[in-house]
Amino acid sequence: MIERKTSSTNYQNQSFLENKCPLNELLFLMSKRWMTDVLFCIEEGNNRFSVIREELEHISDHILADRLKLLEKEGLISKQHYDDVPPRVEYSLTERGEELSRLLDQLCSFASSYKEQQCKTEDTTTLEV
Amino acid sequence: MIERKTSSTNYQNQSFLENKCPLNELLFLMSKRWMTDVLFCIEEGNNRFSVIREELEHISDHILADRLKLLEKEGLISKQHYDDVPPRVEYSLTERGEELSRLLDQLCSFASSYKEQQCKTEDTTTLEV
DNA sequence: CAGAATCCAATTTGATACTG
DNA sequence: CAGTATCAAATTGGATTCTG
Repeated sequence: MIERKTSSTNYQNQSFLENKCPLNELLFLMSKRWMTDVLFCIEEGNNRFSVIREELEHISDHILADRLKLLEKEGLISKQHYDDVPPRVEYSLTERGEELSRLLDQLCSFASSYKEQQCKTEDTTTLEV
Repeated sequence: MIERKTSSTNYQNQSFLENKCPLNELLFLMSKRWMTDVLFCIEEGNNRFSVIREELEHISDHILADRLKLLEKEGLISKQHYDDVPPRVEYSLTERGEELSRLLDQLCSFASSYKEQQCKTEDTTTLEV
Protein backbone atom coordinates (compact mmCIF):
# COMPACT_ATOMS: atom_id res chain seq x y z
CA MET A 1 0.00 0.00 0.00
CA ILE A 2 1.24 3.41 -0.94
CA GLU A 3 1.82 5.96 1.75
CA ARG A 4 -0.73 8.68 1.55
CA LYS A 5 0.47 12.05 2.65
CA THR A 6 -1.75 14.77 3.93
CA SER A 7 -2.99 17.99 2.45
CA SER A 8 -2.66 20.14 -0.61
CA THR A 9 -4.40 20.49 -3.90
CA ASN A 10 -5.25 24.02 -4.64
CA TYR A 11 -3.35 27.09 -3.59
CA GLN A 12 0.07 25.92 -4.70
CA ASN A 13 1.93 28.98 -3.60
CA GLN A 14 1.47 28.49 0.07
CA SER A 15 3.18 26.35 2.62
CA PHE A 16 1.49 23.31 1.19
CA LEU A 17 4.22 23.11 -1.39
CA GLU A 18 6.42 21.27 1.05
CA ASN A 19 3.78 18.76 1.82
CA LYS A 20 2.52 17.70 -1.55
CA CYS A 21 0.80 14.42 -2.02
CA PRO A 22 1.23 12.98 -5.50
CA LEU A 23 -2.35 11.81 -5.50
CA ASN A 24 -3.69 15.25 -4.74
CA GLU A 25 -1.43 16.80 -7.28
CA LEU A 26 -2.67 14.39 -9.90
CA LEU A 27 -6.30 14.89 -8.99
CA PHE A 28 -5.88 18.62 -9.01
CA LEU A 29 -4.20 18.47 -12.40
CA MET A 30 -6.75 16.22 -13.99
CA SER A 31 -9.71 18.06 -12.54
CA LYS A 32 -8.89 21.22 -14.40
CA ARG A 33 -11.46 21.98 -16.99
CA TRP A 34 -10.93 20.26 -20.34
CA MET A 35 -8.01 18.27 -19.01
CA THR A 36 -9.51 14.81 -19.31
CA ASP A 37 -11.19 15.84 -22.52
CA VAL A 38 -7.88 16.78 -24.08
CA LEU A 39 -6.26 13.59 -22.85
CA PHE A 40 -9.01 11.37 -24.22
CA CYS A 41 -9.15 13.35 -27.41
CA ILE A 42 -5.50 12.64 -28.06
CA GLU A 43 -5.94 9.04 -27.04
CA GLU A 44 -8.56 8.73 -29.73
CA GLY A 45 -6.07 9.82 -32.33
CA ASN A 46 -6.65 13.53 -32.64
CA ASN A 47 -3.06 14.59 -32.56
CA ARG A 48 -2.93 18.17 -33.76
CA PHE A 49 -3.70 21.42 -32.05
CA SER A 50 -6.30 22.54 -34.55
CA VAL A 51 -7.97 19.15 -34.69
CA ILE A 52 -8.29 18.95 -30.94
CA ARG A 53 -9.65 22.46 -30.87
CA GLU A 54 -12.32 21.50 -33.36
CA GLU A 55 -13.22 18.32 -31.53
CA LEU A 56 -13.60 20.12 -28.21
CA GLU A 57 -15.88 22.74 -29.57
CA HIS A 58 -15.79 25.46 -26.97
CA ILE A 59 -12.22 25.27 -25.75
CA SER A 60 -10.11 28.39 -26.13
CA ASP A 61 -6.58 28.49 -27.54
CA HIS A 62 -5.38 29.74 -24.24
CA ILE A 63 -6.73 26.82 -22.30
CA LEU A 64 -5.85 24.18 -24.87
CA ALA A 65 -2.27 25.38 -25.01
CA ASP A 66 -2.10 25.38 -21.25
CA ARG A 67 -3.54 21.89 -20.91
CA LEU A 68 -1.21 20.47 -23.53
CA LYS A 69 1.72 22.02 -21.75
CA LEU A 70 0.65 20.58 -18.42
CA LEU A 71 0.05 17.13 -19.86
CA GLU A 72 3.43 17.18 -21.50
CA LYS A 73 5.14 18.43 -18.37
CA GLU A 74 3.62 15.54 -16.47
CA GLY A 75 4.90 13.09 -19.03
CA LEU A 76 1.43 12.03 -20.09
CA ILE A 77 1.71 13.12 -23.68
CA SER A 78 4.65 13.70 -25.99
CA LYS A 79 5.12 16.27 -28.66
CA GLN A 80 6.72 15.97 -32.08
CA HIS A 81 7.74 19.08 -33.99
CA TYR A 82 8.02 18.83 -37.76
CA ASP A 83 9.79 21.63 -39.55
CA ASP A 84 7.23 21.89 -42.28
CA VAL A 85 6.34 25.10 -43.97
CA PRO A 86 3.08 25.57 -42.16
CA PRO A 87 4.48 24.50 -38.79
CA ARG A 88 3.23 21.10 -37.72
CA VAL A 89 3.15 19.62 -34.24
CA GLU A 90 1.78 16.25 -33.27
CA TYR A 91 0.80 14.96 -29.89
CA SER A 92 0.46 11.42 -28.68
CA LEU A 93 0.03 9.63 -25.40
CA THR A 94 3.07 8.27 -23.66
CA GLU A 95 2.87 4.89 -21.95
CA ARG A 96 2.18 6.75 -18.76
CA GLY A 97 -0.61 8.61 -20.44
CA GLU A 98 -2.19 5.40 -21.55
CA GLU A 99 -1.84 3.92 -18.12
CA LEU A 100 -3.56 6.94 -16.63
CA SER A 101 -6.20 6.78 -19.29
CA ARG A 102 -7.02 3.24 -18.20
CA LEU A 103 -7.23 4.27 -14.57
CA LEU A 104 -9.51 7.15 -15.49
CA ASP A 105 -11.72 4.76 -17.42
CA GLN A 106 -12.22 2.82 -14.21
CA LEU A 107 -13.02 5.99 -12.34
CA CYS A 108 -15.37 6.93 -15.12
CA SER A 109 -17.37 3.75 -14.86
CA PHE A 110 -17.43 4.12 -11.10
CA ALA A 111 -18.73 7.66 -11.43
CA SER A 112 -21.24 6.77 -14.11
CA SER A 113 -22.77 3.86 -12.29
CA TYR A 114 -23.21 6.06 -9.28
CA LYS A 115 -24.96 8.71 -11.29
CA GLU A 116 -27.51 6.22 -12.55
CA GLN A 117 -28.21 5.19 -8.99
CA GLN A 118 -28.54 8.81 -7.96
CA CYS A 119 -31.09 9.51 -10.65
CA LYS A 120 -33.37 6.73 -9.48
CA THR A 121 -33.32 7.76 -5.83
CA GLU A 122 -34.12 11.36 -6.75
CA ASP A 123 -30.77 13.12 -6.27
CA THR A 124 -28.83 15.63 -4.17
CA THR A 125 -29.33 16.46 -0.51
CA THR A 126 -28.91 13.74 2.04
CA LEU A 127 -28.94 10.02 1.48
CA GLU A 128 -30.36 7.89 4.25
CA VAL A 129 -28.36 4.85 5.06
CA MET B 1 -16.22 0.82 -22.22
CA ILE B 2 -17.99 3.73 -20.61
CA GLU B 3 -19.09 6.62 -22.72
CA ARG B 4 -17.05 9.66 -21.95
CA LYS B 5 -18.82 12.91 -22.40
CA THR B 6 -17.12 16.16 -23.08
CA SER B 7 -16.40 19.20 -20.98
CA SER B 8 -16.97 20.64 -17.57
CA THR B 9 -15.30 20.56 -14.22
CA ASN B 10 -15.00 23.95 -12.72
CA TYR B 11 -17.41 26.82 -13.10
CA GLN B 12 -20.56 24.91 -12.33
CA ASN B 13 -22.87 27.81 -12.80
CA GLN B 14 -22.39 28.16 -16.49
CA SER B 15 -23.78 26.32 -19.45
CA PHE B 16 -21.60 23.36 -18.62
CA LEU B 17 -24.22 22.22 -16.21
CA GLU B 18 -26.12 20.60 -19.02
CA ASN B 19 -23.13 18.75 -20.25
CA LYS B 20 -21.67 17.22 -17.16
CA CYS B 21 -19.46 14.21 -17.35
CA PRO B 22 -19.60 12.04 -14.22
CA LEU B 23 -15.86 11.53 -14.40
CA ASN B 24 -15.15 15.24 -14.43
CA GLU B 25 -17.60 15.83 -11.66
CA LEU B 26 -15.92 13.20 -9.56
CA LEU B 27 -12.45 14.50 -10.28
CA PHE B 28 -13.52 18.01 -9.52
CA LEU B 29 -15.07 16.90 -6.26
CA MET B 30 -12.14 14.85 -5.11
CA SER B 31 -9.56 17.43 -6.11
CA LYS B 32 -10.87 19.96 -3.66
CA ARG B 33 -8.42 20.62 -0.93
CA TRP B 34 -8.60 18.20 1.99
CA MET B 35 -11.16 16.04 0.24
CA THR B 36 -9.08 12.90 -0.12
CA ASP B 37 -7.54 13.53 3.25
CA VAL B 38 -10.94 13.56 4.89
CA LEU B 39 -12.01 10.45 3.01
CA PHE B 40 -8.89 8.51 3.97
CA CYS B 41 -9.04 9.80 7.49
CA ILE B 42 -12.50 8.35 7.92
CA GLU B 43 -11.45 5.16 6.21
CA GLU B 44 -8.77 4.77 8.84
CA GLY B 45 -11.37 4.88 11.56
CA ASN B 46 -11.41 8.50 12.62
CA ASN B 47 -15.14 8.91 12.69
CA ARG B 48 -15.88 12.08 14.58
CA PHE B 49 -15.71 15.71 13.57
CA SER B 50 -13.30 16.72 16.29
CA VAL B 51 -11.06 13.71 15.76
CA ILE B 52 -10.78 14.35 12.07
CA ARG B 53 -10.06 17.98 12.73
CA GLU B 54 -7.22 17.00 15.02
CA GLU B 55 -5.83 14.46 12.59
CA LEU B 56 -5.80 16.91 9.72
CA GLU B 57 -3.99 19.58 11.63
CA HIS B 58 -4.60 22.69 9.60
CA ILE B 59 -8.09 22.13 8.31
CA SER B 60 -10.70 24.72 9.29
CA ASP B 61 -14.15 23.91 10.65
CA HIS B 62 -15.66 25.55 7.66
CA ILE B 63 -13.85 23.39 5.16
CA LEU B 64 -14.18 20.17 7.14
CA ALA B 65 -17.92 20.69 7.46
CA ASP B 66 -18.16 21.41 3.77
CA ARG B 67 -16.14 18.36 2.77
CA LEU B 68 -18.16 16.07 5.00
CA LYS B 69 -21.35 17.42 3.52
CA LEU B 70 -20.09 16.89 -0.02
CA LEU B 71 -18.88 13.37 0.69
CA GLU B 72 -22.20 12.52 2.25
CA LYS B 73 -24.14 14.05 -0.60
CA GLU B 74 -22.17 11.91 -3.01
CA GLY B 75 -22.97 8.81 -1.02
CA LEU B 76 -19.36 8.16 -0.13
CA ILE B 77 -19.77 8.45 3.61
CA SER B 78 -22.72 8.04 5.92
CA LYS B 79 -23.59 9.88 9.07
CA GLN B 80 -25.06 8.65 12.33
CA HIS B 81 -26.56 11.06 14.80
CA TYR B 82 -26.73 10.00 18.43
CA ASP B 83 -28.93 12.04 20.73
CA ASP B 84 -26.40 12.15 23.50
CA VAL B 85 -26.04 15.06 25.85
CA PRO B 86 -22.94 16.40 24.22
CA PRO B 87 -24.19 15.85 20.69
CA ARG B 88 -22.40 13.02 18.95
CA VAL B 89 -22.12 12.32 15.25
CA GLU B 90 -20.20 9.51 13.64
CA TYR B 91 -19.07 9.13 10.08
CA SER B 92 -18.15 6.00 8.18
CA LEU B 93 -17.47 5.03 4.62
CA THR B 94 -20.25 3.55 2.59
CA GLU B 95 -19.51 0.66 0.26
CA ARG B 96 -19.22 3.23 -2.49
CA GLY B 97 -16.77 5.17 -0.44
CA GLU B 98 -14.61 2.12 0.04
CA GLU B 99 -14.78 1.33 -3.63
CA LEU B 100 -13.63 4.83 -4.46
CA SER B 101 -10.94 4.60 -1.84
CA ARG B 102 -9.56 1.54 -3.60
CA LEU B 103 -9.58 3.30 -6.94
CA LEU B 104 -7.83 6.28 -5.42
CA ASP B 105 -5.21 3.97 -3.99
CA GLN B 106 -4.43 2.80 -7.49
CA LEU B 107 -4.22 6.38 -8.69
CA CYS B 108 -2.03 7.14 -5.72
CA SER B 109 0.49 4.48 -6.57
CA PHE B 110 0.43 5.58 -10.18
CA ALA B 111 1.10 9.15 -9.13
CA SER B 112 3.76 8.19 -6.64
CA SER B 113 5.76 6.00 -8.95
CA TYR B 114 5.79 8.79 -11.45
CA LYS B 115 7.04 11.25 -8.91
CA GLU B 116 9.98 9.04 -8.09
CA GLN B 117 10.82 8.90 -11.74
CA GLN B 118 10.49 12.65 -11.97
CA CYS B 119 12.89 13.21 -9.12
CA LYS B 120 15.59 11.13 -10.72
CA THR B 121 15.37 12.85 -14.06
CA GLU B 122 15.48 16.26 -12.39
CA ASP B 123 11.88 17.43 -12.72
CA THR B 124 9.52 19.87 -14.39
CA THR B 125 9.91 21.50 -17.79
CA THR B 126 9.90 19.34 -20.87
CA LEU B 127 10.48 15.62 -21.09
CA GLU B 128 12.19 14.37 -24.21
CA VAL B 129 10.68 11.26 -25.67
C1' DC C 1 -0.73 26.63 -37.64
C1' DA C 2 0.40 26.77 -32.85
C1' DG C 3 0.62 29.19 -29.44
C1' DA C 4 1.88 33.64 -25.85
C1' DA C 5 0.32 37.86 -23.24
C1' DT C 6 -3.12 40.62 -20.90
C1' DC C 7 -7.17 41.70 -18.28
C1' DC C 8 -11.32 40.66 -15.70
C1' DA C 9 -15.09 37.90 -13.81
C1' DA C 10 -16.42 33.77 -11.19
C1' DT C 11 -14.86 30.33 -7.57
C1' DT C 12 -12.69 28.75 -3.69
C1' DT C 13 -10.23 28.95 0.47
C1' DG C 14 -9.34 30.45 5.20
C1' DA C 15 -9.84 33.17 9.37
C1' DT C 16 -12.84 34.64 12.76
C1' DA C 17 -16.94 34.79 15.37
C1' DC C 18 -21.22 32.63 16.68
C1' DT C 19 -24.91 28.76 17.97
C1' DG C 20 -28.26 24.51 19.13
C1' DC D 1 -19.54 18.85 20.23
C1' DA D 2 -20.61 19.85 15.60
C1' DG D 3 -21.26 22.78 12.91
C1' DT D 4 -22.99 27.81 10.41
C1' DA D 5 -22.30 32.77 8.87
C1' DT D 6 -19.57 36.35 7.01
C1' DC D 7 -15.90 38.53 4.62
C1' DA D 8 -11.26 39.15 2.58
C1' DA D 9 -7.64 37.06 -0.28
C1' DA D 10 -5.83 33.94 -3.83
C1' DT D 11 -6.67 31.06 -8.16
C1' DT D 12 -8.55 29.93 -12.30
C1' DG D 13 -11.15 30.33 -16.64
C1' DG D 14 -12.28 32.86 -20.81
C1' DA D 15 -12.23 36.49 -24.22
C1' DT D 16 -9.41 39.18 -26.95
C1' DT D 17 -5.31 40.46 -29.27
C1' DC D 18 -0.82 39.42 -31.21
C1' DT D 19 3.21 36.54 -33.37
C1' DG D 20 7.09 33.20 -35.44
